[in-house]
Amino acid sequence: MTLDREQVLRSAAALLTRRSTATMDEVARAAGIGRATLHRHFAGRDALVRALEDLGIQEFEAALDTAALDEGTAEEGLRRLVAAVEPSAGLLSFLVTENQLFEGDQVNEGWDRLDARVSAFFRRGQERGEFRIDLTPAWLTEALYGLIGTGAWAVQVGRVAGQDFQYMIVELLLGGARRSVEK
Amino acid sequence: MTLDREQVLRSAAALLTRRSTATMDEVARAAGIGRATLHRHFAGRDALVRALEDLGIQEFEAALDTAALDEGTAEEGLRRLVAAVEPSAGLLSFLVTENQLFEGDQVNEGWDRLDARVSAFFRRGQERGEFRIDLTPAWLTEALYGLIGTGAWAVQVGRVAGQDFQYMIVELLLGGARRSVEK
DNA sequence: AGCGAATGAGACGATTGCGTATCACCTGAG
DNA sequence: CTCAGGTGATACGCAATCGTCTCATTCGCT
Repeated sequence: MTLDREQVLRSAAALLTRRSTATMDEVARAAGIGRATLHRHFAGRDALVRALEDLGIQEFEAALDTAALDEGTAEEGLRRLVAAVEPSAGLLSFLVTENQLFEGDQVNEGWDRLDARVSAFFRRGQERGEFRIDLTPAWLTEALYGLIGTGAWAVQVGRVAGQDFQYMIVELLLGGARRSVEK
Repeated sequence: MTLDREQVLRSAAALLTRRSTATMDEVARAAGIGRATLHRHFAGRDALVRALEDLGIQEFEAALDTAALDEGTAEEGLRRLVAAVEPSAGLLSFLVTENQLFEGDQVNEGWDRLDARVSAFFRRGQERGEFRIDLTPAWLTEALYGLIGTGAWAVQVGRVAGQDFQYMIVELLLGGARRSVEK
């Protein structure tokens, strides 16, 4: 009965997303294993969160690769990115709100890499005339993260249908709520 | 030296926004009072969080009143709302992420009231032809909350200038990132 | 100045969760 | 079948934090 490390991380992410103060015991139970086994694979709570962080970074990076942001229009790239990141949305929203990760001096450099890639994408979109230039790439990047997290939350509590996740995020981020004169 | 209850709540909100696991002692120190005094005014951690919740709801409700959402265009109303809510943005972002508040059966009915008012505002905007109808009022409401929280965070960590807070949020929420043909 | 209320500092027990160790059980490979 | 490794259950000590209490001090009001 080899332990499925990734599945443990997934269930931990799902639980911690809902209640970030969950006990190690609860995390173990949620994964269907004993607390002792959980401790054998993750030295402690910190190590568990770090492993989740690594997983989240890795998945987001993979989503960026999958999205091939530079192919076609920026809009198409963004749609592909949101689609690719949807399975990881819950995990990412947990990590973003786990600001404990960002107060130590040992910040995972992966976030900087991701920020740089996303920010550069928005900047290129601006240079190509597809995106407004009065909204900074840094803000668009943060807003994308925020909307992904909000979307994951809204779906989880049932305020938005799961199948609308991508559409709601991309349409709001790209077009906004205002009704255009022509569309 | 009568205790300034509201100031205590403000500093608590500021601290807890940055680190939601802060100790009661840290909360007290941040407010410049002793832990004993903090306990005299708030029976415990729960009571403190509940007081913060009440304060946040009250302030948001006041912001909704101030904004006079029904006067002028929906866009003007939204701008006034974001402006009015800016001072409370940190507190609100803390409360929104404190999902511990929403798992008990004793959910503060204030949130429903607020959701209803904001949601109704977006719905009226749709009916008047100002807002798109393919984005549900519930989603626009959640997105507004999310962007306010993201904006507060971005300003706090220095990724967005404080003076751009309102502009970034309203412009993104209304117009989106896409560059219009005419603008 | 005097007095009552409020505060700060510290101590205390209780609770909680963590990390480790132990032991019995199960499973799969040889 | 045998055995080594992994697992679950349980127990134990430890540290952190909470909530309460006490007591001396300070503040504000008269």
